[in-house]
Formats: sequence, structure tokens, C-alpha cells
Amino acid sequence: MNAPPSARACERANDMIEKQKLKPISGFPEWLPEVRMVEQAWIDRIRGVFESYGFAPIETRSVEPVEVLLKQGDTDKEIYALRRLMEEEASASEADYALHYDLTVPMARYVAANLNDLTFPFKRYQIQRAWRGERPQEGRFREFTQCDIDVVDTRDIPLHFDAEMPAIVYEVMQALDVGPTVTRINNRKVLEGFYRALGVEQPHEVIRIVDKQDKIGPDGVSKMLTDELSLDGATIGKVLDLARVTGTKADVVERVRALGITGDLLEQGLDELHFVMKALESYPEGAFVADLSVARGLAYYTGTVYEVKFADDPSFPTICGGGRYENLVGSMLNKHLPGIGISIGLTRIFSKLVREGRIAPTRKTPTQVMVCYLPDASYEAVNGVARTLRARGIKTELFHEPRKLKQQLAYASNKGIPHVWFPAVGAEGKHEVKTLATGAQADADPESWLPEG
RNA sequence: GUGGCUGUAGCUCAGUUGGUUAGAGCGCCUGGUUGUGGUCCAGGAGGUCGUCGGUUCGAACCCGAUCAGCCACCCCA
Repeated sequence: MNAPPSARACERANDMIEKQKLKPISGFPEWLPEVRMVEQAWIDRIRGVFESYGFAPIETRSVEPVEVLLKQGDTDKEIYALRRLMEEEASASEADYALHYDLTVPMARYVAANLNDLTFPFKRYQIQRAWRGERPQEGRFREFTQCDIDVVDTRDIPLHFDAEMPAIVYEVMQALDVGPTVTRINNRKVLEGFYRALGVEQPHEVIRIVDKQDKIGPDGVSKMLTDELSLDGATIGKVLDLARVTGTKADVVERVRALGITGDLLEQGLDELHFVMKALESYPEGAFVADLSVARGLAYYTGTVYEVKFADDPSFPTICGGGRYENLVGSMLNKHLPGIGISIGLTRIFSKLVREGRIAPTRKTPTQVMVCYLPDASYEAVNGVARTLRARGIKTELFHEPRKLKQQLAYASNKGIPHVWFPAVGAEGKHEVKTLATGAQADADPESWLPEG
């Protein structure tokens, strides 16, 4: 490690540049080991719930053809294009591939591509990162992990799944202990049927604006409907009447019917909404709310839509979202392949709890016991103890060099390793284990000892 | 992409009306003898004050530009 002076100077100069590179990049979160361990435990629990309902795992490539990502209309999506740095200028101008910005579109492509090998209804879960080039903010990232479950079928999807999706997510939220959440449920058919019956010609625009009621209030919605869509006062009144309807029970649909608007699509949507709310009535009051102002921005939703928020922090962005889509997968082929799904914003939820200090502090390593490398012991002896413990399924690390015990203990203590093992030395030496939290130390046998933590 | 606020050590921040060698706490490293961590004590490393330019005898401080971060909009997990 004796670099010549010139190299040293060069390193120093590089350090200046490196400092900038060492800074975190906004929107690309990274955790310390003790935090990542919790996040991994979360992922394990989410997987557990997904699999308990019979959903199978897939992983899709991180990259899709640009046309696939842009297919569903939302062309203004901020997507990251893939390009080789060494590429020739000419061919570099237009990218063929881009990082996926969600998991639903890649899933649709995957289903379309593997149609012959999948059994329908196809039920899959997918826990992967996604990328969006938007401006980062609280709760919004440029690289983040989503946990998706979807069902795709070659026939019409039974309403059973419309009710099961939010139930699964509710169970996940309970398992993760993130605090009270509210799942708001609506049905696009109700909105579209209602607006069409009113004579509105661009129901999707109305849906987009009504979705903002949460943030800008009824007056703000009213103003936008006037300014942007030039709707008349009577129509706006009805639109706002519908957006005001909420309820925790299936009978909420009667309150919509009471508004006196009728239509086939509207009725179909109300029947669906009734079924879903009825199926969820056995859950704690307030966990699921029918809210006729919820729309979800995404264009491809056609029926039931969901949106989960923290009950005690309504201004925080949506933590789970999803719904039913009639044509997303089919649009890749020429078939009718409806789907329904919901996505958990793992990074969004997790980072909030981290920031609020609500992630239980844990140790910095999974190690359960650290074997001391006693200065006068042989490497074979101490390593042998470690191997014995490890073979019994105990997470064991051997201290890496025969340093002073003071330093070995400090290392174990700083990393939060619960136990330290002092191997037997000499003919009549005894193995001892110390529990750092209490300071207690006792004789132990590597063949039978069991850790507490 | 549009608008507003902020940029001093690894982190959280002080820094007087512009004035010598820019500080604190935490963290980090070493030591306080022989085989036992946290506490305590002593010592140490670490900063061209985001970057570039301007005003000035003199700039961390004033001005401009630029970059980055945060917040709001857009959109969304």
C-alpha cells in the first residue's frame, strides 16, 4: 500500500471529484444494514400473505420496449430510456428500451407472451423495483419497490377477485403493523355511467378532475370543471353530489340511486360496488370505505378501483392503488383478457416509517453469536467452534483476527451481536458464552447451546 | 417541465456590523499493560464554507450565474 507521491497527489485530486459522487442521489433511496434487514423481513411477510392466497411469483426484466410502455395512452410518463454510453451518436438519438415505471404493464406483456404456458385465471405476484423520472418529493421516489398482485383471465373475471384484492392488501398492512389504513373503493362504471347519463361528453376528463377533490376540495373541483370543461352549473352540481357520497356499508349504492340518475352502465357499476362492499362488511368498521370521489388517474381502469391511505395522515400520498382493467393485456394481442390487481408502494410506506423513527431499531447484522479469536488459541480451534455452531443452523461469525478482546467485544457490541463465544483453550479449558445485553457469562457446549436472539 | 425556499466536518448545526489560524455536539481512529464491550478520561484524523465569477485592502458572510437539495404544481406507489 505504499503508493508513490505522484499517485497520492492524484488520489487527492480525485477525492475532490469523488465527493460529489458520494452524495446520495435524490429519489434513489439506500438503507443501512439494520434498516435493510427490516425491509427484507417486510418483503418476506408480504410474500407470505400473497402466497397464502395462492399467488405465484414471477419476475420480469427491468426493461421493456418503449412502445409497450407507452401503449396505454399516458404518453407523458417520465420514463428512463436505456442507452449505451459508447453508442454512436446517430443511433443514440432514439432509445428502443426503457426501464419499466410500474409492474402492471410488464405483467401484461409477460402474460401476452406466455399465453400458452399459463393456466388461467393467472394469479401472480411480483415484488420488484420500478423507475420514474419525476421530481422526487416526500413519499415519491425515482427508484422504488412495488409489490403487485394481479389476476388475468381469458374469460370475464369474477367479482370475487374485486373483493379479494383489497382484503389481501388489508391483511398485508396488518402483518406489517404500519398503523391504521383506509381503503377507499369506487367503481369507474358508476362514474362513467353517471356522467354519461348527465350528458357529459368527456367522462374521463371529469374523472381526472374529480379525483383531485381530496386535495383541492369541492370548490376547486367545481372551478376546474367550469374552467377546463365548460360544464354548466346543474351538471357540476350533480357531479359534486356524486363525489360527496361515501359509506362503509353496501347500502351506500342506495345513496347514489337517490340522486335520481339512471343508466345501464351506472346500474352495472352499482351492482358491482354493492357486491364488493358486501363482501368486505365483516372487516373492522372503517377499514374499507366506498368513496365516489376516488377515480385513480390511470387511464386503463374500467371497473372497481382502490386507493389505500394512512388513516392518520390523509395528506400523505396513496400507499396502495389498483383496480380492474378490461383491455390492458388484450391490447397486446387481439383478445379479451381482463385483469384486476393492486400494488403496494413498499418504498413509500417503509421510508415514511423510517423517517418517523417507527422502524424498530435492530442489530446491524443477522449474526447471533460471534466466536472470539483468542490471541493464544489456534485458528483451527476457533474456526472449528464457529463451524460447529454454524452447522447447527446458528448464524455465527468468527472474529477475523486475534486482536485484543477489548476490541473484539467492542466490535460485537457495536454491531449488536447478542452473544459472544469464548472457545475453550488448552486441555481442561471450558467453552463460555457471554450475553452482551446482560453481561451474564456461563459455560456452554457448542453441540447443544441455543441462542436466545 | 413550472414556481418558492435552502447549500459550513461523515451527521445535526453555531459562526458577531465583511477582519488574522472557521468552531461545538455526536460519530470515527488511537491509548488508559497482561483474556472481557457500553460509561469515564486523554489524544488524534477529518472542511479550497456546493461550484464559478464579481464587489472590496480583505468574503463563509454582499452581488450574479450555475449546480444540487427540499417544498408546491403536474402525475402517481
